[in-house]
Amino acid sequence: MGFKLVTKDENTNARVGRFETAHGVFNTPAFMPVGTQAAVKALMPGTLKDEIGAEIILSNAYHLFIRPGIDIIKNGGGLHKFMSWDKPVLTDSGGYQIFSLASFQKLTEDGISFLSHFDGRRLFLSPEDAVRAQIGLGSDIMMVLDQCVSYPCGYDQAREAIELTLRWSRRSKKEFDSLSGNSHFLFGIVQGSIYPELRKRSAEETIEIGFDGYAIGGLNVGEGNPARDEMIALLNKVLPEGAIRYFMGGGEPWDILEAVSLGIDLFDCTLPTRLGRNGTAFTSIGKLTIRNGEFKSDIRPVDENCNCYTCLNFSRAYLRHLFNTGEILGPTLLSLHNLYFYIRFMHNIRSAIKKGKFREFKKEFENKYNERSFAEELQ
RNA sequence: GGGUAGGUGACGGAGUGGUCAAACGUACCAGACUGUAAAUCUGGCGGUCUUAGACCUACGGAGGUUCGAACCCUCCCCUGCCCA
Repeated sequence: MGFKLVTKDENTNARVGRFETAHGVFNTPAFMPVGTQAAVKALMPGTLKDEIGAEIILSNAYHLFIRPGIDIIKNGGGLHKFMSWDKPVLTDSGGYQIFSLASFQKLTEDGISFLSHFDGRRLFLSPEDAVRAQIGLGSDIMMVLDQCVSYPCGYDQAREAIELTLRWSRRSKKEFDSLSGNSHFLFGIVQGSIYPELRKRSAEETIEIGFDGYAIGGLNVGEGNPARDEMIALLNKVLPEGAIRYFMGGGEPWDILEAVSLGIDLFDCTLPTRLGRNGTAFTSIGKLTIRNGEFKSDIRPVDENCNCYTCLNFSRAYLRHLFNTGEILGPTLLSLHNLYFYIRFMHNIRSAIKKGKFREFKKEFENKYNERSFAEELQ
């Protein structure tokens, strides 16, 4: 049980690993789709022509806490049963929600007090509550409750945030150890905005507490790619080589490639589903906005090199029509396509690393994908 | 044939002497979205000029009144409804 390194790339810091949980193994580098999307089910291994699928998905304890409530899921047999997903699940604690719902919340040493965005109730979540909630859900991998600061953030504020996060992390770990058997995992989260010394200190003290994996939080909030990559590079030197490294919330395909080359193993991001819902598709040559008029009578699939259910069955013109008529099937089919794109992308990354060809794979992808206008490609 | 209501930009529909190139909605054309309060949000949408802005063409048609008309008057054309 837990993480094992399988291969390390010779030219970069990329690596292939496997993480074993009570609900099976997932291979890294991995992308975790968000589990509330029905389309995820269709991405289970074996349901697609080429036998690749999501091996782990992510859920959010904060949102499930508010609706439908932890007890409903717990009493109903746990999150896996609730979602009909028998493979690994990672749950986020809600640290990011504290950050993104900031106008409604009050942060104290004890925890976070906030108004439910759903019905306006005042609710309270402590680090211990967050752990108990995730244990109640039956999550395989749980995240500590952390404080994620926005960008830009002053040094002192960032320092206070890592200190609070560290205190909360110790409490989380203590609560976890007293409640959980050995079939669950708890990951710590490194904060520190874009300050190298804070990031380093946050990482070192988090490692000292001792977690089953380490996440990098608080990035992709507006700091820009160079600063982000600098933080990732720095942390991957500090974090133990044998532990899984999770880059929270990112990102675009090329960002994932960069992060993998710096040594990241695990990703999650709302982009494939959110963009899918809003009409943008990832393809092998770039992003495509399906609502645009150029696809009005385009009978080709979204991506001619894709084997997903959407691309095997439907045309751009039909998907555009679904979006333009407000039919929910459009967002569903496009989300499914985008998730498939990410899952296949990660699969290809793992293959490339194993073959010792990751650097070439990365270069080829960037040449093909970056700055490529879709309209040009049509000519 | 008589009466009546009306003809506004792609469509629906405000406006009823100057602040109107014309509200609002839809459609259309783009853009955004990164640990999901997001099937969402933003911008554009008569024409020409590179923008501020300027000019041109516009509210069924033709005349007229007025410093000024989508808005008032006259005639004509068209449409809905009612009565014969």
